[in-house]
Amino acid sequence: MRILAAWFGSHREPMKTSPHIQEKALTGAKFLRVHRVGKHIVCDLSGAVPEPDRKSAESGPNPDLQWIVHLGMTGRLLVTHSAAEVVAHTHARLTLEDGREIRFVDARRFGRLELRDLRHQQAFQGPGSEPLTIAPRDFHALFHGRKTSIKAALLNQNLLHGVGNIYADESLFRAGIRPQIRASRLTRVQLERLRVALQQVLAQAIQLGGSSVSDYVDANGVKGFFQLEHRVYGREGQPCRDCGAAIRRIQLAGRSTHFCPACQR
DNA sequence: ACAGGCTCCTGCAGGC
DNA sequence: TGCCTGCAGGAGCCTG
Repeated sequence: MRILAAWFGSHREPMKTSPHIQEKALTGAKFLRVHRVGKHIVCDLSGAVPEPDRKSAESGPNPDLQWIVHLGMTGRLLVTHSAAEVVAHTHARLTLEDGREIRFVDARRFGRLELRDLRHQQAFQGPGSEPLTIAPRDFHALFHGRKTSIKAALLNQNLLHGVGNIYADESLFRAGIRPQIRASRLTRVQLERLRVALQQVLAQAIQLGGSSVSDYVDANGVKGFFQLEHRVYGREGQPCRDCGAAIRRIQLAGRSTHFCPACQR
């Protein structure tokens, strides 16, 4: 699918690459593949101008561009008809050859748009490890000697990418671990429980379409349902579903943190 | 090197 | 009814 035109409305944030460069590079480029790296959506593209030294077409076109979208808190990547009403906070529009448009909408501007030219830059990998596939040994090694709280460590994208505030709280609850505990003090058994819990939480959240806490919707405008599975997040004062104790909320690592004082030790 | 705090931004909820 | 304040969060930046 080819991009006929690219329009970037905002000329400051939320751009990581200048809007002018993105408009120019994306116009005429062709989508090859869209995949996920942590919290980033990575679009592999072949550029508009063929490179003389590009490998022959035998093995299919190789991507030479990547458009990387981070949704932040409130960012949305929508697929619409090009005639559809342009809602407020639309920062980018890509017009496709079939008459549809890909639109990036982000009220709070916490999202980020970046373009990589793979002829000069490395493909986007993300800084941390992928929590869904990380091996036990590698997972344990991440927290070895780390003096910060396990909650803060889970949120550190340089260690694990893709773990946000909700999923950190939910996986710590399922593993029975208190968020304030120093990461380095966790035993191997606890860390393994945490790794398994984190993978279960993330897999279930992905399956249910994410957590629609306020106005989150996916590319088709569909809400997620993982919020119905929350055991601690957003449940301050309510009884724990396992033991009945009141869920507590504290500030940790600058984020609201929810836990059950009885189940998590 | 690492840890923690501040900042960005806007919609929404709650209080007066 | 309407205004004002505070809160939510990811990640980059700054400070200790």
